[in-house]
Amino acid sequence: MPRPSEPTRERIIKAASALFYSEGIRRVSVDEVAAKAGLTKRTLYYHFRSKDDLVAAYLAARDQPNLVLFRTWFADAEGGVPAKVEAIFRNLARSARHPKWKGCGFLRTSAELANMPGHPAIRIGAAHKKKFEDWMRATFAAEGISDPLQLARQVLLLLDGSFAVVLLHRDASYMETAGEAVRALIEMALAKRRSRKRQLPG
Amino acid sequence: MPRPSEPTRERIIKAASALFYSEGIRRVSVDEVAAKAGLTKRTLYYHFRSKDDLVAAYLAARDQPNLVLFRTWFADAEGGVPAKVEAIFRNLARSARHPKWKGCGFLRTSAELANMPGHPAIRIGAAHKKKFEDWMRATFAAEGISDPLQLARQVLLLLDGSFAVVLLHRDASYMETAGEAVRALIEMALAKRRSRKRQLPG
DNA sequence: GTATGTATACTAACCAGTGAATATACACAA
DNA sequence: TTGTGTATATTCACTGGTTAGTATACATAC
Repeated sequence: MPRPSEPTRERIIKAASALFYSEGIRRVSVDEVAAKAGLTKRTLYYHFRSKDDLVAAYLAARDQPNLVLFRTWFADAEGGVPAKVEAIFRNLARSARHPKWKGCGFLRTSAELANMPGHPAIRIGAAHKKKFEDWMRATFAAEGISDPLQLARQVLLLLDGSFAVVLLHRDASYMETAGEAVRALIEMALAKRRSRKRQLPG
Repeated sequence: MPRPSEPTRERIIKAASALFYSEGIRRVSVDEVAAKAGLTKRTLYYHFRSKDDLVAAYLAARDQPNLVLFRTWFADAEGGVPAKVEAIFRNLARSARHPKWKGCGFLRTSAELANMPGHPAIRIGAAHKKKFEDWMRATFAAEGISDPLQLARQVLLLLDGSFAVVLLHRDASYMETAGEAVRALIEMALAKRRSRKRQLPG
């Protein structure tokens, strides 16, 4: 029954997402994913070459939605860039207080597959984080900050640090603490920019 | 042969450490650990109740040595507290450039066992990070910084963020970037302290 | 009547944990 | 000095369950 082929594949990815994120990659069997998707393992293997393929698809499906969420939180926040970036961390803290929250799927996968550096899933995770970094870099560059890449990387470091620490301690307040560090660093960079501008003629 | 019992147990933990850190918890079987330790699985189960027990012992054995290493890097660095804390990150970057480096064993275990929040290994990891945080807090308190706990947590966030990001991108320079953020945050806190002091009489 | 898609049933390997037996060291009695 | 019991330490062989991936056949749509 050649149903457009999209629904089935999407259904598998959705089931895989829920299980892989909640339980971890190695703990979830392909049979479990198939069962959750309401079909047999053999059908799953018709749509995906291997489990590694499925893992990569799971992360690829999370790439854009995650970034869109961050952009929305940023756009909807009031205030300047420091407050808007800090708002990302406050919203993240709210998410992290949900009982089903289990950290960042990209980072957890990279930790689980640390012994396979070239794994497709790790490359997808790395690309995802680079997109976030580049968005921040462009945002800071537009503000005239002198080293926007360095500042963007520091935001990323505090973001991923939040994921790791909150997952370990199950204490979402660390995310607000990270948000305050981020705001301080951005405000410092903005102040440097202003003082430099003041020294220019005119 | 009741050899003091210490060497065998230590040998098992050493073998487990090497394998769990390098390959991950779930990927390594108890048989592999026993083989690496030069004994049978049944002997291993004489010294440890379960694999979970062994995992906990693996992390417990890493607790003090890791902290001692950080303290040594801090103590051996020249300059004030900002430079000394930054030195931890520079030394960490050097370690991370070693090909066998695979991130932070505590964080990777917490990521792998994220679906078992009460697991002994996770509690050991959380306690380890708390010890680091408390050391930093005490250090900052001795410098008269007004909110030493907040600053200590921000250092921890940048430390663990470094582990996560460098593991994903395999680019140790992020650790130096984190070190610069840490130095800036500490210097800012010290400056606030000084300016407050200056306002005091005398 | 051929592409696409799905299911049943299977393989071959792996894995955490156990039952039963054995070997060694050492304390203590003869 | 020699015999013996006991706690410690180790091995072999096994179980019951799980897992990624496949061979083969069948169904549906166009």
